[in-house]
Amino acid sequence: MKNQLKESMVKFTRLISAAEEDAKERCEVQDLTITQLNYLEIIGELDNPTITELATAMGLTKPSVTIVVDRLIAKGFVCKVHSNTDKRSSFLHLTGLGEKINQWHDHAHDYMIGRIARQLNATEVELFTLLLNKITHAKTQKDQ
Amino acid sequence: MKNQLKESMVKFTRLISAAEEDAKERCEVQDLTITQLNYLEIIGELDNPTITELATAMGLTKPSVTIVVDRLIAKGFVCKVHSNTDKRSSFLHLTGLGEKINQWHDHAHDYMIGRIARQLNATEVELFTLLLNKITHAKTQKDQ
DNA sequence: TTAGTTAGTTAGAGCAAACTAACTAAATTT
DNA sequence: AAATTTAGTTAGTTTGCTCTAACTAACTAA
Repeated sequence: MKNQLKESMVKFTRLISAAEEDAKERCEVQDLTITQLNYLEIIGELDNPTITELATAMGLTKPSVTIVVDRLIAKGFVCKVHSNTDKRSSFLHLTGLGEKINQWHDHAHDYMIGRIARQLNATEVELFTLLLNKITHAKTQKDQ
Repeated sequence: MKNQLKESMVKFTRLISAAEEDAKERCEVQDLTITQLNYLEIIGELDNPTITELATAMGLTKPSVTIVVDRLIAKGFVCKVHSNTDKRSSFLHLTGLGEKINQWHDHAHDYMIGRIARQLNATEVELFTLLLNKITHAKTQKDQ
């Protein structure tokens, strides 16, 4: 029944949200704002971007990004590595601490996987994986 | 395989996040901050709370909540209904516009359900629903 | 070599959201 | 009736994130 699917989906997404909240708390994320957490995530994804690249990726101006990055550096989550080829620019690296904080996302996933493993038996897990795979491997609506 | 499950889970949660982002954009949420969106959601959940109830639920002070709610009223997303029994207090109601904005969450769910329906056949949908149900119906880890 | 561009910072402003302190007005308790 | 509590607002401050404008230093091209 479609309503049943919807209901379970809603619960499932809430579980994920809750797991993410929980993971954030456990990662000693206390003295980071949502914005700063977001910066860390994107720096991680972009793999050592420059200020300009980060600003472009986030759709913000360079001065704005400079200020937030300076705060992240002051707090020890990020460091700058000077470019050899261009003395004006540096690459932003996550520090060990920054990497660690950035793993809160993984923790949330681990929690969900743990839950699935606890609630389903081996055959069901395999089946669920297969179905998830089918759902997620498809092209997005936009692509079609 | 466990890694396969993790991989699909990560993709699935990203799909949900993307769907939520998308839904927010489609709901003309432009002139609302994340905070304000959050206030609307909680006002909806609490079902016409007073300022005091809202502040308690959010763990914020009453003056802070007053200010944000005033902005939401100014923008036409919320209105106050005076209490008959206590002339000091009012109940916060979502306006039609507020309700509409608040549905962005549902839109995200609908998108996911649409995707599932497109990628799976009827039998698979039923199976997926069943498994989701099993996963989500369990008590949380904390309760155990 | 000079002119123009690019990377990044600094200065100064604005806005949203949080706080404390102090208040008004209504309700409740003694 | 007086004192206390409660609901909510107002005033003023702080912090974080964003912007534009103006700048320096370094690179590039004419």
